[in-house]
Amino acid sequence: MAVNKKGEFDPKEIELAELAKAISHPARIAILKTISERNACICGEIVDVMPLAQSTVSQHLRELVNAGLIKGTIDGPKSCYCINWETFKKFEMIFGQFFNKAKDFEDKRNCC
Amino acid sequence: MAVNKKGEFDPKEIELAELAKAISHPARIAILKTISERNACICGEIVDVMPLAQSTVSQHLRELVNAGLIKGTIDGPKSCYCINWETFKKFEMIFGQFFNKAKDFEDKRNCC
DNA sequence: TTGTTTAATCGTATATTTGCGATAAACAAT
DNA sequence: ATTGTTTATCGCAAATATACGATTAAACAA
Repeated sequence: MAVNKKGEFDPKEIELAELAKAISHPARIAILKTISERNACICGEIVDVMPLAQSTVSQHLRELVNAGLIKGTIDGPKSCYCINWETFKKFEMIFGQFFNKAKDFEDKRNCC
Repeated sequence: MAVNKKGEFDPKEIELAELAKAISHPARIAILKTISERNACICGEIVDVMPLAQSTVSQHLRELVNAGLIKGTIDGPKSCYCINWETFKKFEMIFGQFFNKAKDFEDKRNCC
């Protein structure tokens, strides 16, 4: 694209879009699933389960941290990650604000 | 990237990732919001509200159609779009399957 | 110290997305 | 028939994302 127009939109829309983007890759969903099933796990465990190189997994983990979907703590030479449920709640809330409210009008004048 | 590894993951994870990707851009969220507020609207109305060129809006609309989040019908020279609530329900369901169940373990052994 | 393990980061190649103008296609109105 | 309106698609440029190997840094053990 010539220029990035993302900044032209409403902050709430941008926030929702960024959360959605964080879970818009199957690798990141698999990572979130792995962490949530074990309720916490170190980076190495995730790498073992994933069909990706260590550096790639690390990159995906950083994106999830940046989006606020997971938290990480350094534990010796290892890194431990767990789900940040606060952000998941926020995601569901914003998602609902945008779409569930309008769902009430579901059976009104629809053209298609 | 050298190769695309997305196919290596679970079909459910891929499906969820694709739905998330469809709403991972503020323009597409703004489009969805506009359509859901009016409960249906023609392409031109969306273009007027959006800070993007007509061709770009059309492209975003196509992506939303491909993801199944909206439906479109041709009405003379105009095109009418409305929300496909079925897909939104499916989205919430799959999302819940992945993450809400695990939320029960929220207060168990967390390392961070 | 030296070596080992673990994970983040850097550099790079390639794929995908985003955005626009130009064009085409379908129809309405004159 | 010609003109105008509306929207989809094509072709291109630029920005981002994805993936990997190599390197680095940090913690710890021998």
